[in-house]
Amino acid sequence: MRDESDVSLPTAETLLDWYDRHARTMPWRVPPAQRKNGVMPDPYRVWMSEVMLQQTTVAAVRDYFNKFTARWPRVTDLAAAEDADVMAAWAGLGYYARARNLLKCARAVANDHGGIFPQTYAELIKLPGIGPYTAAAVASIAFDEAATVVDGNVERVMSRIFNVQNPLPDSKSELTELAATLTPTDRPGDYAQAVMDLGATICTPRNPACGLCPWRDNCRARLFGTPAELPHKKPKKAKPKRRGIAYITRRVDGAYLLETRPESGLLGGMLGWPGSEWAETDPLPAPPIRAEWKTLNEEAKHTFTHFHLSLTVLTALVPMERQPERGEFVAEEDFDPSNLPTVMRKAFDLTSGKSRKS
DNA sequence: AAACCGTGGTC
DNA sequence: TGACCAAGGTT
Repeated sequence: MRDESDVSLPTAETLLDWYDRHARTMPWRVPPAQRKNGVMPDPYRVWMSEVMLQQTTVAAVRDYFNKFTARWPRVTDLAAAEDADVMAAWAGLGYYARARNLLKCARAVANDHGGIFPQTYAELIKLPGIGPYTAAAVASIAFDEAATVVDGNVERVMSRIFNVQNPLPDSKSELTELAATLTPTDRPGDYAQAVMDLGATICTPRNPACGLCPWRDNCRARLFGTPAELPHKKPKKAKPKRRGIAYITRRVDGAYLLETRPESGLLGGMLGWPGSEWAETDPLPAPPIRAEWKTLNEEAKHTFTHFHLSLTVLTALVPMERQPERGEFVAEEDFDPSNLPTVMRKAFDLTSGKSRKS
């Protein structure tokens, strides 16, 4: 071959043949053998899994998916759930706007669509929390629409197959167009899952297993470039360091003082310890109740998407009659640290340590 | 359009 | 150990 123009285009048939032999088993997935016998996946479960999988690994999602579908088997069950129960169940999975939009979407399907999921990309993308990726995933996997899914895997595979040098996110639209040229009308759902499986298991970010790739003879980066270096990405901003104070208050009957955070913004709608603002400057004390505070020796360290946080944890024991200025007491038997977002659980975990200073 | 929004695993 | 990474969406 002289140059990239001599390299033949990859075919969906080749990838689907690989997928038929190597598809991974997942709780929300109908295996290709069953799918070819006409077994269709439940759109509710496809949607649920795809929302959970946004920016999240399969390993992290599995238990949450099983928990949610066991507790809320149908979209109408989820639509009828209490907000606080859904947020508590989502705790630890991150990107909590997904949980808020999950509920909004379930209620929209229940109220505006008779409890039946819309079946086209054009209708799905109108729903809360469903963007271009999720609409294409649900439309193709659950309804056999020839929609093109473009996630991080697909971007990586396409950038290598076509040896795209333009960095992300500038190249996003170009990669989307390239991906669309390969999308088949036959078995589009299996094809979508196949490309993502390929990216997850063969065409990995580091050390891609090009020798095992069903598209190895169609990959311009493998034949003429350096696949492991693709896709190029524009540099990201450095994360600043912020600090804050969290107040963990115990009442003598064992209740904990917690507050539900505002609907929007960081950890929106989640339960947490009352505290100061989180800023790059020294935090101003903001005790939620009058008490004698003890400062824990160790700080809770946590990294969010766009900043590092160091949280000073103050604890106190208060009498029954003391009224808080913020938050509400949660009875000991109703308190479960696994219902807290991770940074709040980290702060709580420090209180079980023995050493503290006055 | 760029910023915001979590977490755990990996090297 | 710190930076990168993952089946993105919203504002």
